[in-house]
Formats: sequence, C-alpha cells, structure tokens
Amino acid sequence: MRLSRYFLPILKENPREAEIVSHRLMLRAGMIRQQGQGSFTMLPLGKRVLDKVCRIIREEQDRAGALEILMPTIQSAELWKESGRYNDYGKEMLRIKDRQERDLLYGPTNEEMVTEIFRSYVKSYKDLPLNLYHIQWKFRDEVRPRFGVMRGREFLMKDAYSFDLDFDGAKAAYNRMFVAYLRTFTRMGLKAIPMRADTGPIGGDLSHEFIILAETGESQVFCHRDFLDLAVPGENVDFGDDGEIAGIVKDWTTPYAATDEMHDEAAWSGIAEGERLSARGIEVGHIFHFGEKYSKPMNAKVQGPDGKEHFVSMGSYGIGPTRLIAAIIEASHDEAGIIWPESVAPFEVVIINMKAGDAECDGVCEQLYAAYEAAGIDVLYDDTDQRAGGKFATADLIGIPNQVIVGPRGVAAGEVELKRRATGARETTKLADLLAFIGKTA
RNA sequence: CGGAGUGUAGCGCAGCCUGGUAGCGCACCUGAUUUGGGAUCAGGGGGUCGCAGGUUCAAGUCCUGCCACUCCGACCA
Repeated sequence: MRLSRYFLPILKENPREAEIVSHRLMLRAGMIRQQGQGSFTMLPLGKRVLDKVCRIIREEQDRAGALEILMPTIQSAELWKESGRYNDYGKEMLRIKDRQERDLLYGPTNEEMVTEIFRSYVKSYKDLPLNLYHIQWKFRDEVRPRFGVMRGREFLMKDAYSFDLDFDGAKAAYNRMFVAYLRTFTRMGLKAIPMRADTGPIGGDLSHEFIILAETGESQVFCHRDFLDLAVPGENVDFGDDGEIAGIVKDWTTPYAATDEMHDEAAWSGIAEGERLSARGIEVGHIFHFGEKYSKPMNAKVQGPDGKEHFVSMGSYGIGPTRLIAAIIEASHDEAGIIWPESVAPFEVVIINMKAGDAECDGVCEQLYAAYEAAGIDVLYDDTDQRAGGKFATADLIGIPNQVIVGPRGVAAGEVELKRRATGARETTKLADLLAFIGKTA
C-alpha cells in the first residue's frame, strides 16, 4: 500500500475524551472513529488489525475442531421466551419492534439461536461432538460503556457453542477450547492467564476467564508467578487426544489464579511472598460449561447409545476481537506509539522514503516495494513528501514492526537501514542483500 | 441508574465571570526557501459557537428546558 493513496487520518494531539492509552493511540493512529456512545467505525488501519486478529482466532478455532457459521444479529423474541431469558436479561438487551409490531432483539449473545439450529438437525449422539462458532457483532446496552473499544456497546465477538452427549464429553469440549484460547492469545503476543470465574447471568458451573496482565487493566487479579513460565502448547498439539488436552488444562489450572471477586485470601496467603503476582488484568476471553441450561427448556435432545433421549450438555466460549486490539495495545506500546507484534501488525514492514522526489531514492523504494509485494508481505510504502521526522513519527505511532529507511546517503553507497520498532535497534544492510532476503521469504 | 464534568473550524484550546463585528496552535490549500527525528516565511479556505426557547437595541457570553459525550461507582467479550 502506498501511503499517498491510503486513508490514514492520524492525530498529533490527544483527543480529550480518550483517557486510557489504547483508546488514545487507536484514535491518534487513525484506526477508529467513534460514532456514538460505545460504537465505533474501524478505519482502514484498524480494519487490517481486526482482520489479522480474527484470522488467528479462526485458525485456532478450526484447529480445535470448531466449525464456523454466521448467525444474524437480529433475533426473534420467541426464542428467548423459550429459554426464559427474554424477561431475565434486563435492560442490557436492545429490544426492537418490526413493522408488524413483532418483538425482536439485537443479539447480545447466541445460545438460544444456536440451540435452535442444533435441535432441528441433530438427533443422534453419533453426530457429536459438535462445536459451532461465529464472529458477529453483538449489542449490549452497557450501563457504562468506556475506554473506547475496550467496552463498547456494539462490539465484535467470537462465540463458540459446544454440544455433547454428557458431562464427560462437554468437559473434553471445554478443555479443547481452553487450549485453543491459550494458543490464540500467545500468537498475538499476549500472556493470558486462565482464572476461575464467576459464571454470571449466562449461568453454569465451570468457567474460566482469560486475563492478560496490563497496568491499565480493569480488574485486580491474583496469581502464582509460575504462570509466567508455563509452556504454551505448540501447533502440533493433538486436539483429538482428550488425555493430552486434559493434561495441558491441568497444568494451567493448578497454580493459584483468581480475579478479585473469586479471590481466596486463605489460599493466597499460603503462597510464598515472592511467588505471588498481584496485578491489573484485562479480560479477553471467557469460557463456560453450562450443561443443560438451554438444552432442557429448549428441548435439544439426542438419542444416546442406550437408545434413550438425552438433553445435550453445552458450553459457550467467547473472545472479543475488538477488545483484544485494545488489550494488545495496552500491553505493547511506548511514548512514541503502538508496538504491534508481527502477527497482528497492520503492515509487517514500512518503507520510509526519506527524500521522495529524488530519482535515486524513489527508484530504490519502488524496487523494494515491488519485492515485498511479490513476496506477499504486507508492506506500507511512505511515498509522501512529508519530512523525515514526520515519517519516522508516523511509522512509530502506527507501530509497524519493521522499518526500512531509504535515504540519499545510503542509496549512494548501495545501502538501506533497517529499524525494529520494538527495540529501536538499527542496522545498515546492502540493498542487494535485503532484496535477496525478501525473495527467499516468498 | 446515582455523582462530577465538558460541548466554540478536522484535532487541541482561549473568549463567557463583566453582553457590543468569533480568535489562537496544529491540520488543510497556494507559492517560495528547505529536507536523516513532527521546518520557515508569505498568502488563503473553512464556524447553524450542541439544540430549542427566553431576556435585551444587541447573546458564544445572561436565564430556562432538552440533547450528546467523557470521567467516578454496581454489570460484561
């Protein structure tokens, strides 16, 4: 992408309403535009990051055996009357009437709808386990939206729903999602710690929140320092092996970890002082097992090997991609701006033309730009006539991990400069070597 | 929902107390000189002062009502 043809409305000054760093930086980097209380447009740069975050989520959901679908945002009240939640959910749910005066709602979550889909097709235990997920906009009329996309009213959510014959099956499904989540957050450069959680209005009896540690986190969390060194399963983990998956979950649930509301002072004081980690955290994922909570009232049954009908045992698993973006920024930034992990960076590399209009510099930049494009690497080419300082500031603000600096001095010597956003480290390299390297990565 | 606060150009702000031709910085447009960490000079464009009503010869400024947004508390991905 050529910056001169891109839409990147960056701000030099901090917008007054933005109090926390991720909100400030997302506005300053031209990623989002607020459209109302708790609702945002994703501008081109933000959309790129969102897509990369969602791609990682998809890859890990798919790897764990979940199947992607896409359910509508608008739901019929009838479904919710079946589960009994139409009255229970309260003011957080946006209720709407259509022209026929029928009661509709903008989905805050999809347990009812997915259960309706399940029950109308699946009749046999032989079709289990089944896990259906989608990534769709949700609306929750939060009492208090705040912190930009961290807590919006309209937000994107990946929600997965598992169906199993019995508790053992459901527990295995829960474990698979648990491990998928560990991998998902790790791939985004985050240290996520699973913490036993309150099940809240969704209900159920087994639940973990995935919390990332960040100074500006919303909740107080307590955990054992061991979490920082626990190994995250690699991509060769076998999701078909319930024993292996259960072992990983055991490792990740054995050390003490709890959010404020679940905190156990007695257990905490039993841990050696130096082993305790008390910090702020941001919830980026939440998984629940809730058994027959919906299958029973909604009559979602399958026939088991015993010939009898069984209400399916269910679980649901959420990740907020829009919140994740903010969480990544909270965890990775400095005074100059965002520091994207490569896996979610809107562009992997930016070519900074120090002297746009200079034939030599332009030529080298075009050559590099074409090479990166050919290699399938997401590249931003700053071909604007801004001054050098401004280009550096922009590249740092929007957090591009690799910066290739092309200036008249280096070009004369057949050299360009490479700068890493994360460390600030710079090195000079021969243009020919860099071109060869790009060619090899293709 | 309770408490606090803010609405003036795309962004950040001053002006309001004490009513009298709407201003500053950044951004934007034109030209010149510049060009390795957010240049300088000159010229220029852009405003229903959140909305409605009221007081007044005159309202950004005073009064009333409403709306929007932000922050602090109880809920959530």
